[in-house]
Amino acid sequence: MRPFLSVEGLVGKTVAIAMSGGVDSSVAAALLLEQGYHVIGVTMRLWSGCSGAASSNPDVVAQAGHVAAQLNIPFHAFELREDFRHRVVDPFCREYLAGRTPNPCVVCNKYLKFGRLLELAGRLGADYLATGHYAAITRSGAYWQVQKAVDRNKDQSYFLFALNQQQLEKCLFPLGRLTKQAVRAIAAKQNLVVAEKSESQDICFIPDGDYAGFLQTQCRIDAAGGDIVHVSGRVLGRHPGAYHYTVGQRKGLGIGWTEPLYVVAIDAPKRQVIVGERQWLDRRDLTVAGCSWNIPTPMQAFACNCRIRYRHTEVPVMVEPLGSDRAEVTFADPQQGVTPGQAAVFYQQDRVIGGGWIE
RNA sequence: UGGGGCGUCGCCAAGCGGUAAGGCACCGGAUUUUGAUUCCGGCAUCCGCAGGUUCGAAUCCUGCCGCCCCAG
Repeated sequence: MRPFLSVEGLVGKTVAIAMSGGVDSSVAAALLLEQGYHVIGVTMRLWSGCSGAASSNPDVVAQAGHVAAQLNIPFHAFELREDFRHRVVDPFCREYLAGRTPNPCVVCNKYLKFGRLLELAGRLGADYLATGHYAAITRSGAYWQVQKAVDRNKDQSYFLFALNQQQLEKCLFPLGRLTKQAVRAIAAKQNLVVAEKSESQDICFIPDGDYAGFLQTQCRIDAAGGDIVHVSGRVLGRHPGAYHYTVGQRKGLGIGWTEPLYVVAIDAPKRQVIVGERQWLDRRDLTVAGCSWNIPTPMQAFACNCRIRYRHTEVPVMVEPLGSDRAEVTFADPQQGVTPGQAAVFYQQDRVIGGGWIE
């Protein structure tokens, strides 16, 4: 186990804390100080809020710097807009164009936060990079693994599945053993300026939640509409662009039917959104690609639990490796809302052992 | 222009003389570091139109309008 509260092990250790100006990362910073680490505040400038909507959002860098000043720790902001655009935003747009539903947070964690930022923090002399994620890190044999947070309601282990051993060995998650309530209490007790901030929002680079508008203006996505087609083949309506939809979605179809209709599939080339009654969402299995493992790379089928989206309660599955990079996942019971582009994350007890991207 | 059926919220649909169910859609809110889902709340003073019968009609009668089907 990594030293957590034993001061002896911490002497001289430097931790960079990724600060967002929010409650969680601010409290994490305060806790690290309390635990005796030498703490450096760092943050990333990822997206210029130049478009109208985003500019109304408080400046993350300024907020983070404000908190760092209050805690009296050094603070560094890194210019990472280029990397963010190429590693996160562009792929995000490409996924939507392909009729898939991306999860930019996972990608950002792997390449920006625990990629570029971790690297830059190391240059500042940091031994670890800490974040305000609700997750824990643990050692299992020769492997570092992400562990679910004690506050199961806030658990963010799902977003961290893609981190490799080199990244995990540098991680600290000071909030993993705390509840959100406790974190807020600490923020209040320390009089942190962010104590009363509300919970976070949508995709960080689309603060107003209008991701369709974002795709149109920032990614110049082709806004051509198409048919909404029932699984029976009957055309039920028109849509303004398939990228407005995601598999499993119910709201926004605008179709009066005898039952609720859900998006069952998206056929990007044909510009069709396929809809059907709820039972059409049931899937017995799925295939994941781009797998990463925090266990010895599996060579044969094994049982574990799986989450197919954030906040999904994991369900029992059989995982059958298809080479080292892909795998076939079979559910014990059919699941609804298997969405291409989302991550399937594998758990063993409360630990993340790997995951991949749903094809 | 012979016969039969039907017209209730944007869609589907209960009601059959006692003063407009429900589902879908939509809107609002809760939940949420992805997109969703889910949950809670709202949503026809009015039943194709016009008359009539009745204490009282969406429900009965008459006429008109509009659909659909079967016939030649």
